[in-house]
Amino acid sequence: MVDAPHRKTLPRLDESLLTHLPPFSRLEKRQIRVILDQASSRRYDEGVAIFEEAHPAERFYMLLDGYVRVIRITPNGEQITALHIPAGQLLGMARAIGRDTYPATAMTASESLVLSWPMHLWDSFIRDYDGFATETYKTVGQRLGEVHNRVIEMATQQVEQRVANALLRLINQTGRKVETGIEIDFPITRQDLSELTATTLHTVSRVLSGWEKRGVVESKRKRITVRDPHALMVLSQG
Amino acid sequence: MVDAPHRKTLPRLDESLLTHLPPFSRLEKRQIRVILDQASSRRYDEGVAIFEEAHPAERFYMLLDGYVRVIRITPNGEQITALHIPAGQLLGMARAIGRDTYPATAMTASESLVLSWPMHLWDSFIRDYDGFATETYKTVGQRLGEVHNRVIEMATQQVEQRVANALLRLINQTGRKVETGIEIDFPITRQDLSELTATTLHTVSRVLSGWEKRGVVESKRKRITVRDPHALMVLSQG
DNA sequence: TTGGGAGTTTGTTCCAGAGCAAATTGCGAT
DNA sequence: ATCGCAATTTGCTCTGGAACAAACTCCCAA
Repeated sequence: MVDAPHRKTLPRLDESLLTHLPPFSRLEKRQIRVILDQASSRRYDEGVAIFEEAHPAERFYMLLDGYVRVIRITPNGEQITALHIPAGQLLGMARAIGRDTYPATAMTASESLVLSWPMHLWDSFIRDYDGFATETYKTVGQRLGEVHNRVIEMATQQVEQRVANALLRLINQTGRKVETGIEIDFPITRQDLSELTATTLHTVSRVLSGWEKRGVVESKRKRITVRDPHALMVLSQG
Repeated sequence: MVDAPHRKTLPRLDESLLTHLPPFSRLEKRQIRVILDQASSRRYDEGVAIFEEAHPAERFYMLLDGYVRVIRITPNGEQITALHIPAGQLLGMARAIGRDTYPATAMTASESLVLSWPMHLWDSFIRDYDGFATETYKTVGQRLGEVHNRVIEMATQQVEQRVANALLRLINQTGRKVETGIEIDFPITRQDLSELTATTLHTVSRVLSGWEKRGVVESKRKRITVRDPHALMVLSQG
C-alpha cells in the first residue's frame, strides 16, 4: 500500500517511540531499551484481528500507529463496535483485569503498527515500572467511562444524535484538519458507523446524505469530512 | 423500618466483616483491624445517593449489605442505570481510574450498610495491602465487561429479551429461593426495571403481565418472583 | 478498458414500542 | 377505617427507523 499523504511514515523501532507515551513516560532510556528488546513489532493490514474474544490472552499490545476497533460478535453474527482505540494506547491487557482470555476482539480499522509482549511479563511491568500501573488503570477507567456513555446514548438518543456524537468523538480522537474542515483520519464506511451507533448502514447513509445537503459534512466512500463541527454539536444534543 | 424476614440482620463492625471479602481476604487480622479503625460506617435508606456524579471524590466505599445502582442522569433528566452492585464490592474508587470526581452517581436500591474511607488512604491501601490492587482491578474489569454486555444487548435485542436478561442477572446476583421460585431480594419497581433495560415502565409492565399469565413470573408491587427461570432463559435468547 | 465487487443511495413497507391518557390497585399514614 | 399517593395496568395512537429491494457509483484488477 502506498502511503497516502496524510499518513505518517511508520516510525522506526527506537526509544523515542515509547518515551512520550503515558504508560512509559516516567521511565529512563535504559528501561525503555529493555522493554523494546522484549517486544515484538508487527504491522497489520486494515480489517485484521489482532486478537480474538475468548482466546487465551498470551500477549498484550501497544498500538503505535493506526486505529483499532474493539468489537463483539453476537450470537446472530452481527458485530458491534464498543470502542475505538487510537494510537498510543495499550490493548489486550486481560491480565490487568484478572482474566486469562481476551474479553473482546480487537480489529484494525486502518493499517496499524503494533508492539507486543508475552503476557508473563505483565506482572513485572506493573511491579518494576514506575507509573505503568497507574496509567494502565487510568486507561481502563476511561474505557469504562466511554462504554458507559455509549449505554446512555443508546438508551436516550435518536439515531441522528448518536451518529453526530460518534462523528464528534471520531474527529476528536483522529481528526485531521483539511481545507474544507476536519477529516477522519482513517477509512470508515457507513457500515462501520452503523456498528458504532447500533443502527443500519441504510439509516446512516440517509442521515449523512441529509447533512451533506445542509453542508454539515462532506463524504466520499470510506472518508468523511466534517465541515461544520458546531452544527454537529447542536445536532448531537437533540 | 422493620426488618423484613428475608433481610439479614445488619452485621456488627468487627473483623469478620471484611475477612471473607476478596479485596481484603489475603490480609491478616491485625491489618483488617487497622483498616476498620480508619473506616466510617453508615446506614443508608433505600433510594438515597451515596455519592454523586461529578462531585469531588473524597471517599471510597465498601458496600457491606444491600444493593446499589450506578446511574447517570441525562440532560433531559431521565436516569439510566448502568450497573447493579451487590454487597461485598468496592464503590467510588475514582482514584483507581485516575479521576478526582465520581464518574457516576451511586444510589441505594435497598437499605444498605456502607463503610467508607477518605480517598487519601487509597494509595496506601494499594501499596500496603497484598491483593487489594489486584482484586480492585478485577472488579473494574468485570464492570467494564458488564457495561460492554449492556451495549451489545441494547444494540441487538428486543425489549422482551432485555427484560428477561435483566431479570436473570438480578436473580443470579440477588436471588433468594422461596417456595414458588426465586425472588429478587430487594424492592424493584417497573420503573427501575425500565431504567435497567432502556425502555418505559409501561412496556415493562406489559411484558411482565404477559409472563405472569404464562406462569413464568409472579409479581406484586416492588417485588418479583421468577417461577420458571428456564423459560426466562429461552425468552432471553430470542 | 472493462467487468465485478464493494460501498452507497434511495424508495417503499411495516411494526415494535414510545407517548399519551385513564382507570385500578395496594400500601402507608393519619 | 379511609384518604391519598405511589405503583401498576391497560387501551389507543403514532412514528422512528428496521427490513426488504433495487439501482447506482466508484475503485481496482485483469
